[in-house]
Order: sequence, then C-alpha cells, then structure tokens
Amino acid sequence: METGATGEGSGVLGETGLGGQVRSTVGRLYRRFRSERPDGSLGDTALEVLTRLYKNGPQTLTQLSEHDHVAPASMSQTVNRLTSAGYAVRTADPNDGRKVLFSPTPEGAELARAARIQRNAWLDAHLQALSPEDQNAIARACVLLSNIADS
Amino acid sequence: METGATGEGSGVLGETGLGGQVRSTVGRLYRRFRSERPDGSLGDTALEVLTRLYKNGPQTLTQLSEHDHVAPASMSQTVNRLTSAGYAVRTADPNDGRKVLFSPTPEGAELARAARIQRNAWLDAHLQALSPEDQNAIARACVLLSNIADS
DNA sequence: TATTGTTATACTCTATAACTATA
DNA sequence: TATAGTTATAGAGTATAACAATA
Repeated sequence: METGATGEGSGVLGETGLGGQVRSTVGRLYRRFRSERPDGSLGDTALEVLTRLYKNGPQTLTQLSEHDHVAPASMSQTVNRLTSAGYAVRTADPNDGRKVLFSPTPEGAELARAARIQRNAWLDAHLQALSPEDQNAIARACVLLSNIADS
Repeated sequence: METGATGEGSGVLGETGLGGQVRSTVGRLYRRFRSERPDGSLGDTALEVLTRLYKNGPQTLTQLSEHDHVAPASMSQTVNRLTSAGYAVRTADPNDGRKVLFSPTPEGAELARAARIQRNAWLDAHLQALSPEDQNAIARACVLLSNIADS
C-alpha cells in the first residue's frame, strides 16, 4: 500500500498520517455499523440520542446538539423523529420558559436498553476475541479520541 | 456517569460495554469530522473514495462498494458525484464489458492530495500533542478496528 | 442464468436561513 | 438584544427495487 504516487516523504505523520488512519478507520467503522442496522428501526443518530437521554436523564436541545457537534436545528429534527415515534417527550422547563427538556418514554427506555445490546452484539463478540492488551489499547484510544472530539 | 438507571451489573463489557464505547466514540468523531468540512467541498464519503482511487489505482464499482460495506447502487451514486464534478472518469474494462474502471482525473488527484492534508490538519495537531504511548495505542486500535470493519 | 452496473424512489442526517417565543 | 427552539428547504449518503447489458 502507499505505493508512492507522489514520492514525497515517508514519515509516519506525513502522507499516511495517523490522522488519516483515524479518519479512514472511523469512516469505515461508522458505515459498517450502519450496515448492521435492523430494518425499520431508528437510525444511529436518533438511537444514540435516545440512549443518552436514558442514561443521563432529561436534557435540553442545546445540550444535546453541543454534545454531538451538530447545529441545534439538526438536533431538533432528530428529536422530532423520536417524539413522532413515541420514544421521547417534550417537557417545559419550569425555571426558563425558553427551554425544553427531552425525556424518554417507557417505550423509549425499553428500546434504548434492548437496541443497545442488540446492536453491539457483533462488535462485542469481535472485541472479546482480542487479547486483554488489545482491548486495553482500544479502550485507551476511545478515551483519547473522545477527548479530541470534545475539543 | 452511568448512574445506574437499571441497576443490573457493572461489568466492563456489560451495560457500558467496550462495544458501546467504540460505537459512541466513532459516531461522535465522525460527526466532528463532518463539522470541520470546508463549505462547498466534497462530502467525506466521496473524498475518501477519490483518495482511494488516487492511492490504489483504478477500481471497479464492486470493489469500491465492498470495501466500504455499502450497496453497489449507493456507491454508484457516490462516484456519480465525483464524475459530475470532474474529479473522476469511467473507463471500460477491456477484458470484461460489464466492468467499469474508475480513475481520478488530474484535478481529482490534486484535490485528493490537498484535501487530505487540509482536512487532517486539526486532527493531526491534536494527535501530535499526545505522548508516544498514547499515539501507539491509537495506531494499534486503528489496525484492530479496521480488521473488525472488514470481517 | 449469473454478474455488473445504473436509475428511480425514499429515508436519515445534516446545514443554513428565517421565524417565534421567552429572558 | 440575546437566548432557545422550530420550521422550511436543500444536499450528502444510504437502501431497496427494477432495469439493461454483458458473460
């Protein structure tokens, strides 16, 4: 690979940089996740938002949109898909009339629990087949890359 | 975090499994990458395909779609965006009339080189600030996760 | 018949712009 | 004015189904 179509340098962080590897790996894994999605179910983004509401409790639109680095208008449409499907509800914030708190319905909570296990099944199976050292490397990378995503 | 909305177990690979961490990290990084995209440019998928053509040489539609785990019809539309924009061309396979080989144009090759450096700039900057051990963990995780994406 | 690729159609996800309502 | 959220519209990316052309 990297057969040198340009011939400029061979540093690890140059043409084949670690950043490029991360991007490529992330993109391919992301599409692989999507290809595993059961038919007729929520998309990955909507399910992740629902899971976050389930795990961390009610949150405002701004909190959700900032966490995912998407525009508020984008997140508004994502939560619309959740509320339309009956998996989440809007509640007015008693202290600030401008804010809206989103919470999972009982159906949404159940879906969050079930879908997460279901969707992670094949991934967890592969991860558990790795050595403890390899698992640690991945766990470490997740923490580091998650911090970068927040920066 | 993980304040125990369910109260069932606390194993590392249970409710908060490594698979879930990987999924969450990948999803957030993917969206973060997208938010860094310069306006009016190619999307991430199209650019990655173009980069692959540039690096690995002409490939058929089936090769491209299998590499990314997307349907052939999906990849057909992605390469259509590339050819419409003048960054790639179709060539008939001389040995098999059913096959079509996609190659970058000179403009596409130039874009692949420039865009890759440009888009990875902020990511590389963050990665280079990490310790060598942390960088190694990420590089190792990329190899391992890329293998899983291929499985 | 099987393989390769394309087009038609629909859905998810995201963005920007313009808007309403509350502070 | 500033902040929080929504709706309208557009584009990228993906899927399935139906199709054409070649092997």
